[in-house]
Amino acid sequence: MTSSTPQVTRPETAWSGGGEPSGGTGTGGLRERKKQRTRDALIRSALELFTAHGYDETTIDEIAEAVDVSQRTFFRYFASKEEVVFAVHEMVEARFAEELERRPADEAPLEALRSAVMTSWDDIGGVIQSVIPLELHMRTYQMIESTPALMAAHWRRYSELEEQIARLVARREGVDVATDPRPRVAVAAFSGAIRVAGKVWGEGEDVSVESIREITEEYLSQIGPAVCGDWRGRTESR
Amino acid sequence: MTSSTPQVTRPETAWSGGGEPSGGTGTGGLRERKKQRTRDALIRSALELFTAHGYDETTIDEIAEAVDVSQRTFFRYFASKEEVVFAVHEMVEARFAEELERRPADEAPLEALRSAVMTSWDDIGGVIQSVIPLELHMRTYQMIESTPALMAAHWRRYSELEEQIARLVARREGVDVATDPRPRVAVAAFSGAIRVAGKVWGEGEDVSVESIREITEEYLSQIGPAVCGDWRGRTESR
DNA sequence: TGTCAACTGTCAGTGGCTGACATTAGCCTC
DNA sequence: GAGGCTAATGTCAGCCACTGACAGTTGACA
Repeated sequence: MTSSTPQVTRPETAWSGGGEPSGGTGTGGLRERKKQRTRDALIRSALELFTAHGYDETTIDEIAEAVDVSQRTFFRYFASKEEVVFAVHEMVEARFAEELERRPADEAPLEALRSAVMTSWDDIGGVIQSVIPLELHMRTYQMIESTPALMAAHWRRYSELEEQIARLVARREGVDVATDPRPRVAVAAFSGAIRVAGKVWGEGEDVSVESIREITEEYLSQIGPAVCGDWRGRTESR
Repeated sequence: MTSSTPQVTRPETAWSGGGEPSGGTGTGGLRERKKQRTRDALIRSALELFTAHGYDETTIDEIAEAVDVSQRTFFRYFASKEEVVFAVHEMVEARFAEELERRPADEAPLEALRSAVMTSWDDIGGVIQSVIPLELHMRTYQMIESTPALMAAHWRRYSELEEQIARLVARREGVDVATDPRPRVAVAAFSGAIRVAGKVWGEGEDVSVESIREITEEYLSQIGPAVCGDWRGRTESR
């Protein structure tokens, strides 16, 4: 039925982190490790193929063949072709949410969001590299920004994250998302700036982590001036 | 190749408005009128079926059969299953962009955006009803908000609109989008508020046009306070 | 070592979407 | 107003993402 349209329901395999399971019910048995290896291999091969030949031009069969599993197995690990693209992003976003919860309560909402993004960028490299080379992640990011079908998925994920973050912010500030528009509006403004920064970065030449950091920082710092400032009596723009 | 993923390239039939062609090369001949009728019938039947049985649960074959054309013909009018959903939205957004260009140059950017949205809502009813009943449009809106696959498409379209609007704003203010982040950031904050308002409306009970107007108005008015205001010394929230 | 359960492969089928080619039906000219 | 031109449509065959069902394989664990 749903065939082409992205799914919300995903396979019950809900491992979001990339680290070793170590904690939960399934300890690090052979089976568990094998599964993890298959999953990582699928991610790596998929992203390698996508970034090399393009997303639309790569079929699931090719990915499965590269890892030497059946097409059916691919779909047991990922609910859709899109999902494998964002597997690493999910780790990154989880880090960001954690970081946000750790911010001191007296910080202003937007400042807390800003700090959380910046801090999470600091140590995310290691987490990413446990699954794929950081450079492949950066190339993936750029591929997403230049593939309309993936941008759509990107936004859907963003908005789910937005909702989650809005609730976090509301709790921090002691207000209710149901009656007070400000948490959602603030988060919308914030994630809008992040999205735009990602887009501008994706269009530029410099593919480095430093570059996206800088651009993100600049765009975030412009939210206040852009919304509340007086544009003609310029605040200085760059 | 691209099969399931949404297409950017669309059929060369690029009639975005719903009115009679009257102006261009093809005058209102029988052929032209027939095409317009087929297109409108496809939109109407599709939205009727989607809102009644759900988007995923409705097949293109069913839509085509309802209008008594072949499946292939459907795809000659719309590049994808998604596109037919947003056919009416495209008219609405075109109205908004027009309205924005008509705002006086001395208005602050966010105020111009706000006024343009509100004004375009005023007279859009007639335009919509030339194609489908207004009530069907409202139900469609709600269906979009509750269908993840469509939300993704919704955002892709939003962001294309965002880019266009950001350029308009930049021109109004006499700045350059390439070097000054503020137009894009302001528009991102603005459309974030719009999106959130749409979402909140979609989750509520009141399906009326007045309801979405009110919610939109309230959320837009909160952008300033949410971003620049002091949340603890409350500004009053509702 | 044998049983159980998880993981995987195979197969058949659905639905979105496309290219190629044949057919129909407005339109325009003589 | 018959005939040619061409846009619009139908038919058909096929690709690819994705799914359910069933059978085979392989770790886990008594």
